Amino acid sequence: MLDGYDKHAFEPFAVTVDLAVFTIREGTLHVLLVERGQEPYAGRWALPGGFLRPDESAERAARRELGEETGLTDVTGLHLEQLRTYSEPDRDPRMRVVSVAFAALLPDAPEAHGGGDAAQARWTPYEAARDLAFDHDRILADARDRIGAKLEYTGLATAFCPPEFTLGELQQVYETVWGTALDRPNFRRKVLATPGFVEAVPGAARLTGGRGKPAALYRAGTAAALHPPLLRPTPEGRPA
Amino acid sequence: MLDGYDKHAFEPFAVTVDLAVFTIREGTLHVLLVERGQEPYAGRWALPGGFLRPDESAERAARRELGEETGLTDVTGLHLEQLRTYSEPDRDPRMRVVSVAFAALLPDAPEAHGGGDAAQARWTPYEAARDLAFDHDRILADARDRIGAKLEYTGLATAFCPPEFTLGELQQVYETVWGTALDRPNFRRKVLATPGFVEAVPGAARLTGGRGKPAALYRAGTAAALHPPLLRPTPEGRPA
DNA sequence: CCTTTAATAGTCAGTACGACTATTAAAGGG
DNA sequence: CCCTTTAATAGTCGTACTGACTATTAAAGG
Repeated sequence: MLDGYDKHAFEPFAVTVDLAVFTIREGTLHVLLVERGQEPYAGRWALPGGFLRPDESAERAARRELGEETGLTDVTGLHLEQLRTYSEPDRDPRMRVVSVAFAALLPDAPEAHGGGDAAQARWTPYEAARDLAFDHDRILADARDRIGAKLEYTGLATAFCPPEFTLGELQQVYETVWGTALDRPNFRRKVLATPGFVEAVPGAARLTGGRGKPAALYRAGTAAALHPPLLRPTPEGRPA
Repeated sequence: MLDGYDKHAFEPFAVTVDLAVFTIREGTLHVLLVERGQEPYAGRWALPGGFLRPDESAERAARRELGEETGLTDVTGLHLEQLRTYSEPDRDPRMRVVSVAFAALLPDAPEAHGGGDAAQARWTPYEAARDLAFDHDRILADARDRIGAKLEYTGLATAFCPPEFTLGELQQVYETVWGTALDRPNFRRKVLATPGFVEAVPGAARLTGGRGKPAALYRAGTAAALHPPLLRPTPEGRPA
């Protein structure tokens, strides 16, 4: 890998992290955006992020920046995963910047405020998050695609839920991210038939938020992958 | 993202690409390794890779390095995808290096030779590829996991096959990567029932390599995702 | 020409899934 | 207080899919 670093000149790069942080609010997918304080793209909205420091990994930098720019320091329950790295030479007008992008999911949505380099931070409905700075439109779209796909074959959906949740809340997550309605009894059957997806909270612990029959509570299971997966309804006239 | 680059000092990083290049030879998964010519880890085997140049993306750098270090210039049919970026501060003993790792698949296995910074290059059985330089053991393991998982829900397996292939060859890919035997009639049925996975070569084009009944030829289909997916047999006593 | 090898065809029972209907347990309004 | 509304949970039914097999076909090789 590093062979010949004394033979060929190697160029220094600025390395940043960018975060696509999702949560579900009022049944809608929301993304955390910050308003840029400086050029370029001053006044435009962008994904939170910032420069990597010499002593930290990209993962650590991502958590730090999230706290600094948005005040979200209580990131217990934060699911953070690398999306991919964006390295097109012209993606930043000033200089060569390589950015490691992350996708993150939060259960509830604590209010965010600006800080650090960000003029302000705000939860924005996904559909309204357009015309972002740099290539952030692309990063955001990639992140959303990835989340949607991972809901099918991992237990990732529980990362949108509080530690204890009802199957109705879990179904809401799927419906919101996929943008489709799901049959409730069938959803329930599949989730419970998938070992390691959720586990019932032992005590007759039931709790209601609102109207109907109180729902049983579940916790996230331990399974990394879902077998069988919870496939998205076939969009068009797919096979079946 | 880049807010405040004039407020906070930002550190320059060396950025490299590392490649886990897989092929199937004699029914075994092989990885392309290069022998390091210099310290650190001189004489040790490593994944091919090298420094990013100021005018190229990580993807371009990956293709270039593959050619330089291994002589694999005819990379038609090369499937290349980003794996993830490794950025632990101590992953290189000399300096701070952030590496964008790629997984690549090749149909046949043209012989590789050293070149550029690599003393030599060699196709190595995956099982024998241990004790690599830097954190390349980890990268290699991550790449293999990813490939195995993607075989389930994408048509990625065709990237290991020549442009036209038999279903037997395709099945070999699955069996090799997953390390499990599959029932031939059932495999056939599932592949053909999955729209967009493969398409029959129209002419009564059949061709034989060896003994038995000649097999029909297929080409890779256009589907990005497999619906339904081709799930791996459940390892232990999984549900079903 | 007969054996071996591999591809392809077909069968059958168990299971998963989508589309529904039915029941239960709470909240809320009159 | 009762009756309506709402949501959770239970159960049904027919189709599609899957895994485990058996059978047939078409070549190569001695």
